[in-house]
Amino acid sequence: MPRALEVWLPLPVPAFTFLAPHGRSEAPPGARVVVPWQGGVRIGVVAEVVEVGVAAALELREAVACIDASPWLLAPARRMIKAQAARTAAPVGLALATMLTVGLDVPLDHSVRLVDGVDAEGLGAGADALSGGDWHDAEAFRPEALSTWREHGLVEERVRVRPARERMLCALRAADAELGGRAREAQRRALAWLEEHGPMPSAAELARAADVGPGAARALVHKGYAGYRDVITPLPAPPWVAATHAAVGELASPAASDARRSLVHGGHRAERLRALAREVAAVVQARHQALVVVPEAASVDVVAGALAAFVPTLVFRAEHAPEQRGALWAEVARGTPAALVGTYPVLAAPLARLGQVHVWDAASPSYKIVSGTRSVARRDADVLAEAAHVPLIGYDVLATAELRDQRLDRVEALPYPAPRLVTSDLRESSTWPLGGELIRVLAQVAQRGRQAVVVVPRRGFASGLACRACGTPVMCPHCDLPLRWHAQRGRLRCHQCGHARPAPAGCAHCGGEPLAPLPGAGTEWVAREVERVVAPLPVWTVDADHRTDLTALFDGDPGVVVGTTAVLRLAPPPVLSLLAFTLGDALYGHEDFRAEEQALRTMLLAAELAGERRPLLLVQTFQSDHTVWRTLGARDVDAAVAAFSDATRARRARFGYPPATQWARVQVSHRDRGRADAAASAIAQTLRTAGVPDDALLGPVVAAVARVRDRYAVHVFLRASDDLTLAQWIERIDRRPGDGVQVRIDVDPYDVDAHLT
DNA sequence: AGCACGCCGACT
DNA sequence: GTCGGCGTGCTC
Repeated sequence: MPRALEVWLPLPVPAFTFLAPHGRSEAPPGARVVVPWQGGVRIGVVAEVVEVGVAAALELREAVACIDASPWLLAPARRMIKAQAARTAAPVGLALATMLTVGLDVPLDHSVRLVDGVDAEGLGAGADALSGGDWHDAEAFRPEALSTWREHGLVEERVRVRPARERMLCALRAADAELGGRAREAQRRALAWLEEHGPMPSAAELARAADVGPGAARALVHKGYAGYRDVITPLPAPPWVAATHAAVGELASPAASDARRSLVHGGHRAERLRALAREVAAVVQARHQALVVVPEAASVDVVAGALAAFVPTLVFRAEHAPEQRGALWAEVARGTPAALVGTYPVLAAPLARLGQVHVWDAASPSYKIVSGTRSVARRDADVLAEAAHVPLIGYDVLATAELRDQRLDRVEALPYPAPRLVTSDLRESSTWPLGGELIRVLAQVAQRGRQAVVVVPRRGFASGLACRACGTPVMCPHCDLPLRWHAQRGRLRCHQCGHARPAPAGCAHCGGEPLAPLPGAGTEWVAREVERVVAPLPVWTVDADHRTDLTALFDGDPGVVVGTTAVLRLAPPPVLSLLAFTLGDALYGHEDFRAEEQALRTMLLAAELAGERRPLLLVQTFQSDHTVWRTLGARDVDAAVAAFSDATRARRARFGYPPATQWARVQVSHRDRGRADAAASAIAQTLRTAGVPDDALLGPVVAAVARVRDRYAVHVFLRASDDLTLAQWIERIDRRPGDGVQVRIDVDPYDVDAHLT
């Protein structure tokens, strides 16, 4: 039986089959291969080697060449990607593109030569250069011609990753009699330096390094002793990190848990970091590698900085250049005992001696990947650990229903430091957006020269501008949303599609009446009000629109930070005495079955912003008896949180929400509202006919914001007892019904009402 | 995803 | 008339 390669390409396509490259019987699973694709070539990954029939083999095309001798994507990561594709009902190539972000778009050196005994004559125009049997740069030939020669088995091809090159000043010729004499001493010194230390980026830098005048270096170039050449850039050093001062404190003796799946929850962030460090230190001491996945880029520094105090620590960062990621991949593939910290793409790293997988802030909604397969990376980490037969340990401030549902073998519950919570009832307040109590405590902060953080539910000045007379808000022309008012820039902006315009002089609806800000206060508005209260203390703003220098804050200077929930990811300010929320209700106000649980989690994380201090936590709310505030304000917080958690779990099970069931959201959209509706109904009907029970199908229901970017969205929800059943149902959906209808599917949706892009 | 093709609306 | 937007189909 002929053997062939199943190849995954980083494209939304299924696996494709190719014969092994000419003259090779096969390529190792996990290795990168170059394959013919749409007239050109592309890099893919060998998923497996399969047997094919003789007849089938005749139909297949040959892979061009194999790049790696050893796997670029290890077996556990391949299992993870395959499982992700199955779970999200997506083509496997999309899962590959989502998870493997390193090494698939590298520049290649591609060469060809004639197969022994083939005559260049018969190859047609452009082939004369091929004669002689030497290797030639493939770029010299037309892709179509190359493709034909390949199909007829006339050429052999070789592909290597092209090393990065730079133009550098190199020594070209040894010093000779011409360079003699006292006057040329500086030139001789510069040349000797260059010969000893290697190429330099410029003559000026050579002069500085060799401690000669710039003229001497230039003279070397002029006379031909030195010149600019393309030099192969050495691979950058792997991204090792140094320990930060955000100390975790003393580490009790390192100890690795042997439970398959554990959860460490509650306590304070520093305690959870210590628990993580204990495990990681033990694993690295045993000469293994620990993989630590974190939900967002900001946590990489916090976690890696803490671990680096105990073990060699590598990081994966989104901003790293491709070469640096390559260096990281190479380092971990060597099996170097270390911790590797990063966001979800680290899950594909080829850790040769993986000993444990850690999921930091495991309940963070940021694990939901917003593009590609839209997988939840926490679940991918779980599959990876299982496939690699290593323990999985999750850490979070709150044991959410989903975290508790993962067949845990070990749970470590740390006691919460009791927050000093005060709720301030907005129904009894006459001022806005700062109520009387908040104004009072802010004034105290100013008086005592302390620090405060004020969290606001949106950025900008106000949620919109509306007519004073008729109340009509200025809407986005492309979305069913009011344009947000950014007073500092004097512009209205759509937070959904980015449309921006200056504020109109008057109301377009009732004819020129003046406009006023809507009451939904944003960071700009709140910052202005806070300034009035705390002047002359500085007020810093932190949100997506403001990149404020916070050095003074971290130096301990008095002042107030006003920001969106992004401030909760800051390091603890040193003398924080107040943490306030201008509208606590915003945390659970949106339509989402996870909203309440996430609101409580956000508040528990907020309490940790204080470091080891216990600042006042003041929440302005219209519902001071809401379960989130009652839980946080309870005398016994641990018991209250446990009770909240049990109730949440029971309620989710009773009403058929995750994790009791698996959900998928089918988003149908069209520029025309009626057609979006009709297409969604057709999908619901198809599913019913296919035998999906009525109670497993919800909708169609129009999205909360009906139109975004000129498209109307309608949702159909599916729920099943397990992933597999859900995926089988999804397979029945026609994803390309035509007529301008878009169908997008989100398995395990997190923001139930968001428009998918 | 990228690319080629084909269809209708707004312009030199 | 044809330019170019978007929608559709295909890739071993």
